[in-house]
Amino acid sequence: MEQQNSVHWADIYADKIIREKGDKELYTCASGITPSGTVHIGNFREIISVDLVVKALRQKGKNVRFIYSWDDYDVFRKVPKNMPEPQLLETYLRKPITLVPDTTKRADNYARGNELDVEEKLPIVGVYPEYLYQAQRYRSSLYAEQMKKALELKPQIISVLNQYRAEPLDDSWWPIAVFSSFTDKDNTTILSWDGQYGVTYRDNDLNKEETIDLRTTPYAKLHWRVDWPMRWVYEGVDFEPAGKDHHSKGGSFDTSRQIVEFFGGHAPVSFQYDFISIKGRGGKISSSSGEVVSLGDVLEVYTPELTRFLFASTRPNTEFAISFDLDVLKLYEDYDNCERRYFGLLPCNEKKLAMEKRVYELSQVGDVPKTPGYQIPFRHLCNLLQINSGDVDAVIASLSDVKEDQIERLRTRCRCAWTWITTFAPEDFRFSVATADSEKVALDEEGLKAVRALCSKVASWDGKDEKDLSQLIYDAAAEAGVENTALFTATYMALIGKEKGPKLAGFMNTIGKERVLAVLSKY
RNA sequence: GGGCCAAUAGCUCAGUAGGUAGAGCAACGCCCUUUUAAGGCGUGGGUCGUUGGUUCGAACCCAACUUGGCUCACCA
Repeated sequence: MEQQNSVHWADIYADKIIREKGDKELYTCASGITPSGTVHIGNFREIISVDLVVKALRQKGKNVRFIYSWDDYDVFRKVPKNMPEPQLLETYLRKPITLVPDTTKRADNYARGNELDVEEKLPIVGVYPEYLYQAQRYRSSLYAEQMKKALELKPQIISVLNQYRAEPLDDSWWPIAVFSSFTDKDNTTILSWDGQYGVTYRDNDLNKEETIDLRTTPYAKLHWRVDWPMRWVYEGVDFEPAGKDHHSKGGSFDTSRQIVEFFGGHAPVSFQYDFISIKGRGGKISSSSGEVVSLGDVLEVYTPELTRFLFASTRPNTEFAISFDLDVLKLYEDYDNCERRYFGLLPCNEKKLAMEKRVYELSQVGDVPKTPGYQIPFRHLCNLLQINSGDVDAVIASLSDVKEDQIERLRTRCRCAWTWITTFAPEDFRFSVATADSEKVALDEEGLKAVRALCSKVASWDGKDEKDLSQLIYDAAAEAGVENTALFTATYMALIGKEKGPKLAGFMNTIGKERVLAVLSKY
């Protein structure tokens, strides 16, 4: 009957998990990635998707374990562009990424550096998985029995994999791989298995042979297509989505769902999430820093709630772009509208309301706030920040109706707005307001007349009423005998050094009479 | 070759359980006799890729097709 209430995909999947896996004491939801480079926002889609489903299951009263697997016993295949000391890293190719040094000096090793980036950011968006480190697990021989089992299952596994392979695997293939104990590299060939725990391999670089014991060796691991289903059983995974590369027919999910049966388990409930693209960062980051956009990068421009909102309001199986361009303005507006509907401040039909409410709830980092945030259009906020040279506290102080419980949220929004306007906004949106100490701008005769007339008009303004000010502006143009356009242009030049700007009356009102006069009176 | 996704207003896209087609931008108009980039209100604009089918009713479900994109058939 719960299904009746489920309108959001996260709830629908939670229902599906309960339906297909039965009533359980504990549901295990899993996600994971190989930290072989910067973990990007596309990888985050999987994490947040699982988090949303976890949240949904918990709200249905279920006990849930959310695990995140760092597949960090993988091979270092190539040196990413723009890593420090590439020639040093080069010497570590073919070793496990946990044995590669972190040349950025963030962490003990290369994999750990990439992991830390994520682990430090996830709490900001309210995501708290239990991290499982596969290198540590394999190296402590935790999976010895499972590897033995896989060796026993070799013929069945090969027959599954061969259904889709262009070049069939033959008997010389083994479900495990071995790193050389001499070099740590994976350039090895398995020669034989003794039917128990003994595996003999040859180091192809040194042409040396060695026999290892799966119960004690740190060097053996399962191949991915066997490793994944093994861990489904080991952890009892009930739900794990995956990218489209895994979910294609013949992809790793497809073979894993068959192989997992050999291990005595069943495939988890899953769905395919699509990739995400990036929009509006062209030329803004130096091309030398690469194209990768991380969760941290997104959080520079989107508040934690907005970041969750991007994913909670989008169906996971469709591609979408994370924008750093003008779409940012619209997305903040969308979020604010969603919030207003949640709090009943914006009319909305019933069907849409149910969805909007759920999206809003799922977008929150912690508990759902009792009151809406301070809703100020993003673009207006950008202008206020520019008027105040990025001084967040000054901007908040200038907004007299901000309530106590809105300040923190607003502060975060201000920081995002400032990053956006200074880093990603089109040139047209940017300005800085002159001060009494600024250099004067060269104006022609007409412009000077206009500015002087405006200055004396503004002096008689009460400093509050925008309508009055608007009238004064036109009066000034008439008095100076210049075209309105000439006055606007000259005034913008004097105030912000550009020919155009925000609507003048409101703009001057925001800047404040005193400061406007301080600038204009110099002319 | 297999699989998945998309095609809706001039543009970018919503439409997440079949019930009279939506938003933002752009355009135009108004709030404001007045030319400028913040706010608000309003107007115009779509045979929902094509053809069939199911249904009282289809953008939505089914089948086929057209066009575009991604992905697997290496590794993980």
